[in-house]
Amino acid sequence: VKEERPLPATAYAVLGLLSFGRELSGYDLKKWADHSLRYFYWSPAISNIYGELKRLEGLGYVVAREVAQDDLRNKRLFRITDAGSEALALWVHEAPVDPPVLKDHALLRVWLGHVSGPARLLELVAAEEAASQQMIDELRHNIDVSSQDVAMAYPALVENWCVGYQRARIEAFAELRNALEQQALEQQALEQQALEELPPS
Amino acid sequence: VKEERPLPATAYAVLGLLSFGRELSGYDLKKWADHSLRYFYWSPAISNIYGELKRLEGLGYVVAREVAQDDLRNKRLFRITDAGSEALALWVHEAPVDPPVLKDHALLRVWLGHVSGPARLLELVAAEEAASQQMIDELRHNIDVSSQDVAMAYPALVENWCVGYQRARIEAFAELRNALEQQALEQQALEQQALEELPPS
DNA sequence: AACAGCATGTAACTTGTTACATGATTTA
DNA sequence: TAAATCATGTAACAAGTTACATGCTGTT
Repeated sequence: VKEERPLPATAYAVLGLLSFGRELSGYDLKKWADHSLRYFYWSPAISNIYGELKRLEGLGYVVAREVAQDDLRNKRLFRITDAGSEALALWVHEAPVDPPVLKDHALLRVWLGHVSGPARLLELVAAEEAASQQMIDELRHNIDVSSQDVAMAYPALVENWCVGYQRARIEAFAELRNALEQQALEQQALEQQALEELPPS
Repeated sequence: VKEERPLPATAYAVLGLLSFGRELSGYDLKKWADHSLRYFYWSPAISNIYGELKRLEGLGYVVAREVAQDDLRNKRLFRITDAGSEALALWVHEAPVDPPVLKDHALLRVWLGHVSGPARLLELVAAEEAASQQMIDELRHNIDVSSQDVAMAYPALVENWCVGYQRARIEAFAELRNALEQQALEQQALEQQALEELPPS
């Protein structure tokens, strides 16, 4: 049980999912991450979660209870230990907080607008606006669920944050769309002009 | 020159930096990524950039020109080729756009608020607001530079998007801060109550 | 009959990071 | 004189993904 270098944040994310006191399987954790962590952090691949659970078990931060299934394999339900809770609390209090990362693949294409021109970008931007709107709908549903449960007060606050964030994202894209439409019109005007200067054959 | 599976987005990000037509060294690319891509995408490690340049060179998407230095080593300035421009355009037009990822380490801690309580979270939130404000200042400076150059019209649009995004982030955090302050007061009230029920020794 | 959900885990692989080696010039 | 900036690249490592193996149950 040597604690050389700090665990990756993913380990604490998994431990954090278990810190709400429920006994959960790896599969459960992945599902939960998909509708919670995903919106503001990241949802690790299922194989990654199994890997982290193994590591956390080795450190004594979680324990598994074997549950028989009709399958050959058993189901394993994980629970956080006192040592795990302590390690998590220490991490939240002491570990340096990495700067937030936004990795927006659509914006990367907008940044490279000179390669494709405004038409393609308008497609992309519209798709992103729709995607954000869908996220808001999902989040609102999650908030309905979270506000039923007092233990989910902090997750509910974060879900609210996420709605505000997605709303702002849509607004920022709408503004960008205006600028692009402007540019598309100017480009059309230039093409029109070129056509007039070169009379029809 | 086999093109089995798609290149990682990082390769196109590097190629994209070169698509503005300038001849740049690996070092230059890193610096530029640090004050452009970083705000909406990601700035790869310098060693990663050298690696991608090597790959792009192997594919014929970029060529290097050796420039003598007073050092033992030469400086290598990279330029995009026609094949590279074509590959980049194809990527922007055809490649599926991955969903945006927000990885916010501060919010992960807020989500785990039950582990630390509102006091620690208020610290974190204040720090994030300050960090966002600083980003806005940096972005405004970048916009001043970008708007000097017609070739930077699209990057300027994205920088504007980023300002809007950071402003919204601050607002969302301010709202969260209010909710947390509310919660901190309630917690203090509970402690006060506990003190009164247990008279001083 | 095919697919999706439940369920676990390993292995091969890719991606990207940090650390290292090397050394000149400029700034504090 | 210590540090930051300029400058390139490799090697060791960590982190995380996809693909695979296995098999039950319920839905389309």
